[in-house]
Amino acid sequence: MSNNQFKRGELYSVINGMATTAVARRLQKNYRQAGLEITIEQWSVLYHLWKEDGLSQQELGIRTFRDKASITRLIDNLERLSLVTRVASKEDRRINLVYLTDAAKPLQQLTYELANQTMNEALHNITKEEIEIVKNVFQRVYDNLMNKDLI
Amino acid sequence: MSNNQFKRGELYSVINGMATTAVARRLQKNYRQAGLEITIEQWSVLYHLWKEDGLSQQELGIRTFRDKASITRLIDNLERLSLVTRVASKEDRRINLVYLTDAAKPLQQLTYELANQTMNEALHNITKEEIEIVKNVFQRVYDNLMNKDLI
DNA sequence: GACATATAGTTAGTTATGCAACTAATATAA
DNA sequence: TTATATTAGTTGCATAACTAACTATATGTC
Repeated sequence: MSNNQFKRGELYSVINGMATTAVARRLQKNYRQAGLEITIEQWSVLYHLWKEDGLSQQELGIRTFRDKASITRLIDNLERLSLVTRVASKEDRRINLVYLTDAAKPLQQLTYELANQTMNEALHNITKEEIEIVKNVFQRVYDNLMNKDLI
Repeated sequence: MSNNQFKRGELYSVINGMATTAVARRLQKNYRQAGLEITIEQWSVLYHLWKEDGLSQQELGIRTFRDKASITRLIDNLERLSLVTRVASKEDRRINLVYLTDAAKPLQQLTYELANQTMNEALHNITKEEIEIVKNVFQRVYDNLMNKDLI
């Protein structure tokens, strides 16, 4: 039993540090080298807005796995960079809808290419089957922990 | 091709946000509920010192996948909590060796139990084979990106 | 309509991250 | 041995994370 547990502990340190950090750093580095002055956290917000513009901050938090305070500041910074604007919802004035500006639109193609290039570097020699298993395991890890919160 | 690339992009967001964050949050929450006033980042340093006491800051950075500035501040905070002390190496006075204090030692058992409990929650219904695949994929992702730096 | 409750977002405070520029000590080379 | 390069660690600056307390709006109940 303790043997099994120790392996799980090791997995934790792997999840938390190694690959995640390495991919994030590489992507950030590739952005910088291309002259893109955005962080990967900012990019992760833009990524979801390119898929669907005009999301609420709440919804952006859900999709990017961040709490609302983090989203507030990410949007603050993106607004300061003139990449998004907040628009109060007419139906519910508590809600801010976040829209891309014209300045943000040209970034989409370049960031996609750099993200794909980074993932190609990261996933070199890793099979589609392995990727599917990792995605599936992560989804189940997430569900395991989130369901617990509802009990 | 674009189809394949899109899936890889999705994997990135999974790696960067979902499972990692969920596990880290859960572990932090479990520590807090047990009255442990340390962060998981601080724990990750203690974890390696429990395995081998008296590591240099450099070595701690390598083992925890952090740069030296981050280690400097983590050790600052751990020193302020009286959990570790810096001792200048006698062979090479540039080097700080980091040692656990007596106050840190009782934490080991409790943090191990909480980490194991957290991993058991997170990895519920996930098989050993799947865990091995995830670890293996992460090691190869890390190697893919790190080898590139040496070229 | 009035009061309690829930929801969306902001702010304050603390910790952590990365990069770049810096100091101090050691190693290398002329 | 002196000049140069490398290494270990620190500090300043900007961004980002989480929690908890807060404001403002909306909803539900009596």
